[in-house]
Amino acid sequence: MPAPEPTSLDLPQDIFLDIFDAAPLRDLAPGEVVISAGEPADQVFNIVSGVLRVCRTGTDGRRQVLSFLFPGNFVGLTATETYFFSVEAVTPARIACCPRRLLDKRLAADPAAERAFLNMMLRVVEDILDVVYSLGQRTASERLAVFLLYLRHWRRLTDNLADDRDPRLAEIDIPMSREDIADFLGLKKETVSRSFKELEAGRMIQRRGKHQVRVLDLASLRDLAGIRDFASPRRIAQSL
Amino acid sequence: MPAPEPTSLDLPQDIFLDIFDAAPLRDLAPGEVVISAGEPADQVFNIVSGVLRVCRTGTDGRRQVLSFLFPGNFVGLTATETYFFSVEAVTPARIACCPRRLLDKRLAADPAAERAFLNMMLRVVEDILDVVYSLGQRTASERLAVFLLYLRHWRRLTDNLADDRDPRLAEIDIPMSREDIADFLGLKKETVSRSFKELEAGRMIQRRGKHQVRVLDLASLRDLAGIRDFASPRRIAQSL
DNA sequence: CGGCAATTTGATATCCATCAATCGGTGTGG
DNA sequence: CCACACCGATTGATGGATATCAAATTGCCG
Repeated sequence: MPAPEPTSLDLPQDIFLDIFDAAPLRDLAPGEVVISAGEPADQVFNIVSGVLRVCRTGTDGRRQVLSFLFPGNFVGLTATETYFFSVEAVTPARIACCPRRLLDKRLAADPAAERAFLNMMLRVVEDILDVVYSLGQRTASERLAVFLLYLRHWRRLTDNLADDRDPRLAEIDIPMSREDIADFLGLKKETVSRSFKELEAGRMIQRRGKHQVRVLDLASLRDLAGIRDFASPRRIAQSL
Repeated sequence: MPAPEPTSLDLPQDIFLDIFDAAPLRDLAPGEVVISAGEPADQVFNIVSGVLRVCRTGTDGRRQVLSFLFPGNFVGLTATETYFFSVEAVTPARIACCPRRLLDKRLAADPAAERAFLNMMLRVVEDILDVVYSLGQRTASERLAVFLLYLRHWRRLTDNLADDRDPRLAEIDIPMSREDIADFLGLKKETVSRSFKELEAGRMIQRRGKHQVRVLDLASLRDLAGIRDFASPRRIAQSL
């Protein structure tokens, strides 16, 4: 069977992001807070570099990481007057900040931009529904497999690696802590550790320090993750 | 695609729904399939009456109910060319069917309609993120408490009961099977049964047959559900 | 009234959480 | 340069919540 052509990784044109072209930048240290839940939702952000996390923390302290944010990602628009989530830097990061009403004006003035924004929202919904399926139906190590492929996917996008078999993609960087991963996957940090061990025992990955793994058997990893059951591969073919 | 909020109680109308004014109706028997995953996504739907479920089923048979759909809800738009979920009737139901390009034209022609649609998408995202928090952080009986309040909320909207303390709201109808509930909450049907028993033992509810419960202690139920940690109450104050 | 399917209930198994050391890297100061 | 301390990660032992397997029971529909 012939190898697939390296697919070009053109991101969908999120043209509304041009509101950030002249926006002020802000540099963040790890752990620094960008958005606190409950604040007035009057700003929107675009990630320039680094990794952030979006969290919801219950009154009893339970925390769910709703999403990690990577370069190019947009965050901040809500249907309500206030944010209902927090956003914090995981790594040193740089973000562009823009008043919400500038986005409103941009979308109101340009149907194409509004259409692009709507399209992004549809993609966001599909991605979250993948997360819902994982949390509801998958086991601990299946969730971790999905997560590793998700990191690999973002590495591929940010480094713009067209070829899925690019050797650089064998190394997956894991910028966040085990606890961040646990709170994203609905697990505890000890379970995340044990799941890493399990994937290593199954010779799918090899741990290289705390913040990197080498993928030994991508096919098995994809199989365990059940990547065929995902919505995203329809959009981002071969990318997971 | 999951439940938007039709807004009988307060919020601005989802004006784009007028595309369904002249749309053909379709009556559904319980279990009847409206959308099959993988089909071309060329139609959109509006629920007129009854309850439907949105599912994703893995290749190994695991099923996640992504959302239930109630009267006024919209479903069918995707970022991809094909649906990545299935939609089936839970109860006898009636839906309005509209070609997707009609929605596209409506949104393209009227910025106000597009704005309304975008707003619905934002509400959808917030609702799904509530589900993510539940699946990731809550216990079985907490999830069930959330679910019962969610059904109560929909009863309130569809029957247009302005007063949160309306005595009719003491009875919650449960149109779907225990298995549907289980697949929505990321549990098994036996666990759902046991969680019902637990809420009953805690004198929060009283089971009245398989498809109805009486709420005995709304405050405790809300407390168990941790309703303060939700995004939705900000939009639909006091409604949960 | 009878039969079937859904639900409930019961007994046991599994997976993940919890609690408790230990390990290992990183940075600091002697 | 090395000893030490610290913090996140790993590993180990145990417990608890939910899944699984297996009856009873309910209630619904003919």
